Order: sequence, then C-alpha cells, then structure tokens
Amino acid sequence: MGELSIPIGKLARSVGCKVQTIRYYEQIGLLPPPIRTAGAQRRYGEGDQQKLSFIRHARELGFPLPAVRELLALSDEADSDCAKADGIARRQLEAVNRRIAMLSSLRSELERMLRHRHGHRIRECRVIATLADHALCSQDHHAELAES
Amino acid sequence: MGELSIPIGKLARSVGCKVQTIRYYEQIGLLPPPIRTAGAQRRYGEGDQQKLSFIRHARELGFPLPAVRELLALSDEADSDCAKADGIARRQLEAVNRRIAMLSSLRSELERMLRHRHGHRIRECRVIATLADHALCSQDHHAELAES
DNA sequence: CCTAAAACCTATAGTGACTGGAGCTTCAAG
DNA sequence: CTTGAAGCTCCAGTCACTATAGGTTTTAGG
Repeated sequence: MGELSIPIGKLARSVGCKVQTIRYYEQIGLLPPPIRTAGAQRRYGEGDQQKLSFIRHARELGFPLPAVRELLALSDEADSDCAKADGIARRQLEAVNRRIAMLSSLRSELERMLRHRHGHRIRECRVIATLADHALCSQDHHAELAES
Repeated sequence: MGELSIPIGKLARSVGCKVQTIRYYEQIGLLPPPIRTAGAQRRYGEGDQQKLSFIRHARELGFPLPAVRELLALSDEADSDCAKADGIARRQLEAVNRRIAMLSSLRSELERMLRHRHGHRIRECRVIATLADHALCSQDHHAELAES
C-alpha cells in the first residue's frame, strides 16, 4: 500500500510548505536525512510525511522549534525513558492549556463583537482588553508595576 | 489614579518583553510613538501598556504580525467602518477556532499518555499522529498526494 | 548642587526560522 | 534520446526580534 518514496516537491505540497523548508529541517536535524536516488535526490516515506506534518502544525500553533523537538522526542523516548517522556508531556500539557485558555477568551470576544454588531454599531471593542489580560498567562510579570 | 507615564524599561518588565522589542514595534508602526521627556526619553501611559500586552499575547499564540495588526485595527475601526471590522472579526474567529481544535486534540493525546503511563510503559505514542492529522487545518492540501 | 550608577538614546550587527535566486544536474514522459 | 520540470548546492535576503557599542539623561545619595 503506502510505502511511497515520494520526491521532496510532492512531500512539500502534501503538507503545504516550501521545498526549502524541508531541506532546512533536515539541515538542523529536525528531520532525519532521507534515502537518496542514484542521482542524489531525496525520496521520502510515510513516516517522514507524518513527522513533517506534525512539525508544520505545531509551528503554526506557535510552538518554538525547541518545543517541537521535545514533542517529537516524546515518541522516541516513550518506550525507553518513561520518566523523561512523562515530564515533557506534563510540561507541554500545561503550555497547551494556557494557549487554549487565551484563545478561548479571544474567541468569546470576537463572537460577542459579531453578535452585537447586528444592532447597528459597536460601541466599544474589547478585543484588546481581553487578550491584554495577564490573568491567564504563564510569566510572573504580574504586579511588576507596583513598587516605586 | 493610573495615568502613569512610565519609562520604557518599566513597561517592558510589566509585559515581560525586551526594551528593544518595544522600540522595534514603534519603528514598524505597531505602537504609536509615545510622548518624550525634555531629554528625549520615551514615557508611556495606560493605553500603551494594554496594547503592548495584547500584542505580546497574540504573538505568543502564534499570530503573525499582520494578523496582530488586523486585530488591533478592530478596535480603531469598530465604530467607523463596521463592515470591515465585521469581516476581520469573522476571519480571525475562524483562525482561532482552528487553533483551539488542534490544541484540544494535542491536549487529549498528552493527557492520554500521562494516564496510561501509570501501567508501566507507554506502548505507542500517538502525539505526532494526532497533530499530523490534516482534518482540522485550513489549507487545501488534502489529497494532494492522490494523482500520479 | 553635584556626582555616579542605572536606565535611556541611536545605530548597527547578529540570530532563528525560514524564503528566494543563481547556476547546474537528474528524472521521466513522450 | 531528448527536453522540460523538478531536483541539487550554495548563498543572499526577510521577518521578528535580540545584542552590542558608544554616548546622554535621570535620579538617588552625599
């Protein structure tokens, strides 16, 4: 069935990224070097396709490459170093939850705007205030403005 | 009360970013040029603080600067050009929903890993497969691999 | 008032994560 | 066996910051 051995361009199209991006990921060791044809062209398999698709989605969600690297490591580490995988999963889960919380409040605000717009005009737009709120975020820069 | 007029360093600390980042945002026109002291140092008010906080959170959520610019425009445009604001809000809402969907499935997978780990060892890690799934994403690169 | 450290200024260069282009080679359809 | 699309390497450019150099302003202490 699906052991494809597709060239780089097809792989790029299948995940919606540029050819050079794939070569770049290989260069920085995020993707393993694929097999090559006699003429030194890259040929990819099913696994590569999945991995790359994962990387692209994670990047679109705003995870930095180090976090992506960690998440990728989860599947390699899973059945070797359980404790390590557990720690990574736990940490990334917290990050994911924070993102969801922020996006949820932004969503509510956008929905509110679209609902209230039917009246006639929006009196006040609270989109900025919604996401400006520090209550949901990780950093400890709350109340930094207090002293002096 | 709170019409602060704080220097750039304090503003940076209050939102958890670098001083240069603020100057950069001013340079590219994302933040308005603030008032200056006699000695040409920047002094910021409450509104700037909110706006910057919003920008930082939006960026952490992975919105590119053009999208951030659009979201910022929502509040300016809100009571002037209603139709335009509506369109922006609708488009951004879709983007937000897609992000939430992807993050939710990633969360389920991470949670599943943490639950099942208690047995003894994780047999298979599906984190990558979860986020590799194209069903939830916007682009039309589904089934690109079909022909030939 | 005066000074000295901390924070500010501009300008420029460097980094991370790509993206594009030049110039050449390989692959595959006819 | 040709020929045009797609691949290759290498290098330069972009976006969104981040760091450094070299100088000025603020502000707290004496």
